[in-house]
Amino acid sequence: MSTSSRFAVAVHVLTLMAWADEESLKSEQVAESVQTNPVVIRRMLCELAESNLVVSQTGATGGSRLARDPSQITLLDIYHAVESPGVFSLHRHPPSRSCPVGVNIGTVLNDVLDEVDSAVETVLQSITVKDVVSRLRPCVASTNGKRKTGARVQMVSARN
Amino acid sequence: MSTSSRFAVAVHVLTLMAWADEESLKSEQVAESVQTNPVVIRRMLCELAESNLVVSQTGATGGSRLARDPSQITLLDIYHAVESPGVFSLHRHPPSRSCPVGVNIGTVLNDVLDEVDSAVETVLQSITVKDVVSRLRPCVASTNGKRKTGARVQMVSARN
DNA sequence: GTAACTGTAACTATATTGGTTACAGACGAT
DNA sequence: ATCGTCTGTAACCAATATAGTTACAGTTAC
Repeated sequence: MSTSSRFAVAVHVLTLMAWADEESLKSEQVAESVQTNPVVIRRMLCELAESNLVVSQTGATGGSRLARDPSQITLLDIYHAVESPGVFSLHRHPPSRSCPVGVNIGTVLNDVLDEVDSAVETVLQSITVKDVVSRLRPCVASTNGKRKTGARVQMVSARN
Repeated sequence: MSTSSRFAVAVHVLTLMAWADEESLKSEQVAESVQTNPVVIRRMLCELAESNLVVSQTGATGGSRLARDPSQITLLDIYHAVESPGVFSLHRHPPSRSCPVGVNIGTVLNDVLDEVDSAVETVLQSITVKDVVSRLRPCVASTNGKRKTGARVQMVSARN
């Protein structure tokens, strides 16, 4: 549904920074991990900085790091920072005002969509960047194991 | 986030048909209520028919009606019929295979996104087209009341 | 002062959605 | 049987959103 991978990339970026601990990362390093252009990353970092999730420093030896502890950043914070609000949209153009359903469907739909949004936000609020790092660690361990035996680990974007 | 109003329109369409009871509706009537082009509606009706939510008949006196009772059609059915699956997408291009975070973030993200999708589906499964009609009825009553006093009811697409 | 960064503008490419015209095929009415 | 009225569907255009790219001004450590 969502044609955007902004949320996924933003979680990736903040996870990298949590992984790097206190060390600040350059946009080029992040871009290398995400496999995209450094400008794309810097644009996103600006949005994350506006939401006070990261702090960046200009100049030589500059870069970005988390603005606070990974345990204090939820996926909901990230979602709000980089995605436009609402899982679904209403009609582009308002429906007919001379049809009893058309006039009122928006009210009912808004209630429904609010329920959906609340459900999503509850899930995202319950997961922190620290949690993501914790979930990541065993994967990394097993990846390393497989590497030793020569197996290839390829990420498949099953959702796209 | 979602740049698509397909879900909202589909709910609108099926609600109209539930409202019309057994009477079958022509794509032009539906388009009038949704305020769009009949072809847009017919395209959507084809998708809804493929998911066995509506049945259509060609020829003169043709049209479409619900395939089963409104109480037996959930918003989840509609969601599956007209939207691509998954609230969020993963990265467009797979991340770096030489970065421990990049290699494994997809696995962790998939788990998270599955949790999100499950939450959305739980909400949508709990609401039927019949429920939407029930929620709509008091609105229609109050709209009629306001109409009598000359007040204007205008639908505002606050989410767009 | 210089080299190495970030912040940001400007442009392009690509994909999705929605809107429109056009027309073949189905089917009831006469 | 044919005629009018529908659906199903292809083909095309417009609008929008995202991502990728180049370029450059401003900042900072050395």
